[in-house]
Amino acid sequence: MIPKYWLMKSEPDVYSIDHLKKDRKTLWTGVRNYQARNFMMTEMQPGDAVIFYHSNAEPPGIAGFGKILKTKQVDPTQFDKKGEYYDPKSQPDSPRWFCAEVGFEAKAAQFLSLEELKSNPELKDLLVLRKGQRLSIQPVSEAHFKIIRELSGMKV
DNA sequence: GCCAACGTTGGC
DNA sequence: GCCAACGTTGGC
Repeated sequence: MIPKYWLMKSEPDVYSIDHLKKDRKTLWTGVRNYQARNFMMTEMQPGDAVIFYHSNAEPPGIAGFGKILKTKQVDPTQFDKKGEYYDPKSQPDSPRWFCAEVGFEAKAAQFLSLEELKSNPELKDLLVLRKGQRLSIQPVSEAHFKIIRELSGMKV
């Protein structure tokens, strides 16, 4: 199996790398975008590497690393009538939204800000740097992953 | 708080 | 199936 690499965005006010460190693992619930859902349903494999990105943060950037533990998990928040992720069109016998379970690996030895990512010419094609790129889960190439690991002060 | 970019919705 | 209106994302 070819290892794959993903960048997953989270707003640290909602769920940060420190939350994941404490929880050790989490269900990546609340994704309501079909492209991102499809990654978690069909593209991801257990063991894939995760780059944990803090969006809507001061500063935004890469805060840590994780691993995909499970894929194709039914997102329970779609059935929670009182929750903000409730989807009235989804039925328990044919759920619409699926998620992955993400395990904690490490906090970045050095936080890697969006500004630093942008300033590195080797990362110029990284999707998260593309203007208007709002997708909350993005595939990352092996080459980019290795560069990001090094810049974060991690063993590759 | 602003706003560009993009995804979704719904009238036709 | 088109596309205008609307809602959301997320950097700044």
